[in-house]
Amino acid sequence: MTCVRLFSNMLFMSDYNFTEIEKKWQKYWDENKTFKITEDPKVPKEKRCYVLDMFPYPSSAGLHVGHPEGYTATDIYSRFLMMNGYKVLHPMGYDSFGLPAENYAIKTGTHPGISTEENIEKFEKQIKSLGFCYDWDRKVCTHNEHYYKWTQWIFLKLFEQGLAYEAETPINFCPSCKTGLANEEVKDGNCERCHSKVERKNLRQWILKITAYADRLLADLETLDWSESIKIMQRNWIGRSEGANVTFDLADGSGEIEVYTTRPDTLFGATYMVLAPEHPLVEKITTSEQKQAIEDYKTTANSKSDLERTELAKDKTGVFTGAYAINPVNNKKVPVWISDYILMSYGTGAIMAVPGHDERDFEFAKKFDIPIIQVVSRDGTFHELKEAFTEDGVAVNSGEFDGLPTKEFKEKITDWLDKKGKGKKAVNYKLRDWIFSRQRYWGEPIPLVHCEKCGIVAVPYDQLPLTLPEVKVFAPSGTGESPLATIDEWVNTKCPKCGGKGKRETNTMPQWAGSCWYYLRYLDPDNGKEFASKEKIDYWMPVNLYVGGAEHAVLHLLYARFWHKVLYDLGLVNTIEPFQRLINQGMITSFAYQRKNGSLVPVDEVDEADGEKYIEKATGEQVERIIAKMSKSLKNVINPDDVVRDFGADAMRMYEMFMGPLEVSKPWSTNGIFGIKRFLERVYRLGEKSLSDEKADDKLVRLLHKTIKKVTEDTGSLAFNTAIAQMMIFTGEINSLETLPKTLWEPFVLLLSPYAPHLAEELWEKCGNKASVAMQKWPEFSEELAIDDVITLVVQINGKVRTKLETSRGLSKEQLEEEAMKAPRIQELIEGKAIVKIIAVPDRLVNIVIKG
RNA sequence: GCCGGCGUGGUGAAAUUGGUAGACACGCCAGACUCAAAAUCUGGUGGGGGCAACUCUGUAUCGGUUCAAGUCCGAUCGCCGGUACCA
Repeated sequence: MTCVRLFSNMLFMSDYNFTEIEKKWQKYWDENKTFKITEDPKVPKEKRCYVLDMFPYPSSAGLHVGHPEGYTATDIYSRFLMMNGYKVLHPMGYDSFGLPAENYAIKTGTHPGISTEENIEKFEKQIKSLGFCYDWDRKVCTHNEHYYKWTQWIFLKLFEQGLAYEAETPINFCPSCKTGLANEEVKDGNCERCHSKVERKNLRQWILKITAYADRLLADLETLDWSESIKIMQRNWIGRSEGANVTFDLADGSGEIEVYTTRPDTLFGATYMVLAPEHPLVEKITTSEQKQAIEDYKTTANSKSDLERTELAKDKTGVFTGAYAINPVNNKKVPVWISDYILMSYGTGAIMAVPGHDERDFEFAKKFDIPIIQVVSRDGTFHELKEAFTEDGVAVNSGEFDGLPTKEFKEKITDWLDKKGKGKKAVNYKLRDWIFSRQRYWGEPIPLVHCEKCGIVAVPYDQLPLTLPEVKVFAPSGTGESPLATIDEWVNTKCPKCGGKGKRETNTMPQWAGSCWYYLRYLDPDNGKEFASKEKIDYWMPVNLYVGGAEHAVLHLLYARFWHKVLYDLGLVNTIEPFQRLINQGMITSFAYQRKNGSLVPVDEVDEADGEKYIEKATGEQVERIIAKMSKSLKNVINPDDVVRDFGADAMRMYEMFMGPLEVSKPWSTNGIFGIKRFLERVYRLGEKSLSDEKADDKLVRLLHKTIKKVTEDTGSLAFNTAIAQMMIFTGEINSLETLPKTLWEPFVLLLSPYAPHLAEELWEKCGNKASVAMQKWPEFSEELAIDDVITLVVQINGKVRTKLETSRGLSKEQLEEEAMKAPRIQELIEGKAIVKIIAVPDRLVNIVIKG
């Protein structure tokens, strides 16, 4: 019985053995180096395209379903371009320096190099299992010394340009990662990577002067083809503001205080001043009576982390220094306070406080009973200020300037101050310089030597790469120094300049360093003389399309742009920006369940009842299905390996593209992939049918051309979901044919090939053609055949659809009206009514407006 | 709080940019094939009413512009992302 049953099952079962097909073609591409790309000067610039993915950090967790989303998108696009006659550079590599490997080393003693290599191998196997058309000969790994030699080289260029400086300043320190962090790496007061609470700590740091490029980083955003939201995020991060620096003399004549304000027009309303607690003037100006109070305040402020400072933001605190300053516009004496709501790192670290027109100052003034003076009014009259009025308006209470609108007043008063030598126009940025050192082992050593005589000396270029020494202990020293500091034979060196005693810099670079320029190394990965040759840079740059997650909106994209601009200024690259077009793929989320009280329930603890209700097994309580990020705790993580094993790489690729638009986040549903699997099986079965040289039915020819048009346009604009839908429509229509006309089938296989490359290769071969399908010419369509000659004309009465008519395309408005009026249904409905007007939209609809 | 983005069937989503709302797919229902099931194929499927032809209603909510609104404008609510004393 079982035998017979098995046999009959076999007969009807689909023969689509994706595992075998996919293995076969991956081997073929690999062995034939199908996607190896070389620079051919005969190919004109406009037919070259650089399509780049954000390279992954090779984590031990392996590939996440989010990775293949972007990779598939660029893969389809690259293959599409190749078939359209483009030279496409499409590389892949690994951002392989990073903390997780080092933390793993601390735990297990495994050298991070070893675990990293293992992870890379695993990643690569997973990436290759999806059949992407990368030119693997161009692979780069940032931890490879032939790569980081050039990271160090570029760092030295920055150093030479005066863009790297050493400073001992309070920095963000992650007690868990035991390292300093850049401002961008702190999220809500927590470490971006491990989420521990960030502390303030004084450490000697290398810092890159990214602020020197703030204006260009801002201005050049205009030249980029990026989504507006990412541009806005970068603009906000750079945070440019215009205002004035204004000088207030101290009342006792002992000096002056410079403040930055964006509202110089409110100077007449300044009733006090505030210095940041760390401001150097504080010590000088504090009177003896206030000394103790000021010292106490400084101590508490200093012990607070930035997070605590903001957490306690609801209640303003501060102490009077005892000193007074003179307001330059009216010579009034104003008290000088200190408060931690003023940050030393922004502007001049000091403000003039205008409580009438600034919320923070208002709050402070209320608490400490400082006078509030209105100097701006919406309509020029006085009101009692119940809260700060921060909008623009008309000046009042401002002496000779009364009546001036805010904007004009700003200019006038700035000029006035300038003439009196009391102020100057000024621009400020929220962007801070980039803290570039990490007290860690697994990163690029900073190639500098501290010499007793010569100071800081760069390691000569011919001695690069400065490689990482072997260590036995990976844990940071705990004193804030990197593990490298414990290796005397490495640290103690000769000064490259004077030959005297020198000590190597023991900080390493942050992970972002390697990713700041990797797109350039792909151009010329084996070059031992330069990071990339000028010819190759000219050949390919800029990156035409860059696809990756939005989580890098500020960090990576800002840093890489900064480095690129430095290289540009040195004449080493040919474009002011590295990434011309940027697309952020949406996150792939997953389903989870939520109890009425808002707590989340893992997916394996919930049953589905009647296909719509969800019941928590343990309690029988009904829960709601929600969309959540994939997480181990919710047990809703999808492993790409499982998907490839169960459905195949082609199905995985196509499903991820079919889920919805590339840019939006969307939930993974394993049910959804069945539809794609069925589609691919149907395509496979179609390929089993015999091919004929007969002419195809006219209707099907039209459908084919329509399909080519839709797939061509949608693939070109990265609208993969609708392109797939059109291919589904096509297969649905040809499914019932006994034999397939070659002229119908072959173009379809070509259309499918960027999406499901393995299956398409197989089908192409079955048609009797030679591989590779990826090297074929993209099918063309005829505009004329791509549109239906018969259209459905919608006839509306007062905007409501009343009937639909089949008419031929291209009728004039008059003809349309005539057709519409002839329709019996319409005749009936307009009987005895007055026609007000008729709107005819060619090839679409006729709307008859009637009355009565 | 501020700055972005988004709210369309039971579900993922389409909609030529102001012109047939729900393409395509999942799920569900029915039918064909089968002893039966699976697979496959065919048809149906926003909601309400009607035997039917039809009809009313429907794109978060309310209002507006228009012959015509998912699309434009105004207000409100909700979700997501960014940011947070930046003077």
